Amino acid sequence: MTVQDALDTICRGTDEVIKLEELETKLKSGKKLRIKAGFDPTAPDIHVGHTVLINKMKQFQDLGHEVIFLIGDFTGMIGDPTGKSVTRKALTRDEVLDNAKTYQEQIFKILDKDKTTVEFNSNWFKDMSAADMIQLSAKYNVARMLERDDFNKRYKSGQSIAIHEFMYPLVQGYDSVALKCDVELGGTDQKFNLLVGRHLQAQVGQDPQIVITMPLLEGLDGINKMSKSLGNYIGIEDAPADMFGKVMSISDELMWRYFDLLSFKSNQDIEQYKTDVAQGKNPRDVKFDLAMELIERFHDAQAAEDALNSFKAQFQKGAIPDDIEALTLATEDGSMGIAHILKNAGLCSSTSDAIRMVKQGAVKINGEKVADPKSTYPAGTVDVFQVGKRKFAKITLT
RNA sequence: GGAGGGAUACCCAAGCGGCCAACGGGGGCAGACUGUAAAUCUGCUGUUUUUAACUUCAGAGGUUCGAAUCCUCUUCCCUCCA
Repeated sequence: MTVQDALDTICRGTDEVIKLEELETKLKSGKKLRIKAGFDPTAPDIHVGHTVLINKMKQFQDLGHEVIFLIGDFTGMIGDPTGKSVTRKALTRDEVLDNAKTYQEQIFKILDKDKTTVEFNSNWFKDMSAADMIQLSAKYNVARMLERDDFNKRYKSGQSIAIHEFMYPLVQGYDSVALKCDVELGGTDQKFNLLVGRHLQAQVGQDPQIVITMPLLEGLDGINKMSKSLGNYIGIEDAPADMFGKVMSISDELMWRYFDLLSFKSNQDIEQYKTDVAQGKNPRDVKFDLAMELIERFHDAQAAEDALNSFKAQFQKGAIPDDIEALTLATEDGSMGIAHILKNAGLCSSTSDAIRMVKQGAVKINGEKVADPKSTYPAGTVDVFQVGKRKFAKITLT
């Protein structure tokens, strides 16, 4: 692979590379580069949006460089200044280690465990003296610190900025010094902090790191950032069928974005897909491949195959899926109305909702549409109840 | 400390004594068309024993035959003055 190929791979999907020329020089040197990405030990439950960064690490790893997964257990105690969440619950040592462990289990679905270095920044900060810390803070000044966008806004609008918040970028920057990083990866929101690392490294005579920022991935709606609270995410622990469905539900436009940021297919392969679609290939089939790739990564090839087949059966042929939840409901007087069945089975949120669904023609029993919201079913009934295209339950009445 | 404005369903936002379970928009859900895409059209979007009843409009009281709408107090937010 040529240096140019490596550059193309590295730059794919990035928001910014500072500076590209320096990166090229480093790559040309043939040296094994040290790549760092830092993670907060607070949120071990990750979705594919979080993996954008990890994917970039993986690409570096595949190019033969050394990847350092840095757990910010010390920084976590400071809390990244956001202005809003002033107080963050301090984690105990055990919680941090616990979260770190979960984190690793998840990231090693992407990264090669044997080629990944895991570090904790408390390693070099726990023994630092107050004097050392003040020395560190002497290496940066307030005017530059206030250039950071959120500090700037808060300062101008008269909102409080605590002194310790200034320490966060310095501490994070010092990690790069301690690790002698060649490259640091982060989200676009981390740009300032990453640049502080460059500055500090230059101060101590190190070759400043290349800063690569990755965009935040859009969620399934294609508009908002992927986040758990908005419910527009693909969790890496999602069941294969869910992952498949979620990928299929994204728009064609968004699909290319997901390819750039989530797929490990080569740039050439992706170009080929685009050409094929331009020439009339159904984008749906390209989306199939994306869904399969993700399921293979987070589950396995067999699961991906199964998910594809059951998707085709369920949505293209209208078949009832095989692995639906089975449950038993007890009737009070030998029979139960449709609305209660749906509510009790959790297929609808309330009986009112259930009645509405029936009226709208969304309810089916064994594939047959139910028209009457008052219809009742006797004990002994064993049928597959369905609401909409996606919700199923095999219900036994007793 | 003083003056004023505001708090309505998931979000924005109308309503300012009865026609209000509450206009409109967004989002969401469902149906049609499809490729679980986009666009478009339609319906729904408090609960229940569902042609009707019940509980909602920051909270607590009050006025009234009747209150989201008027009055009092409380809590929270915003603007201006000190």
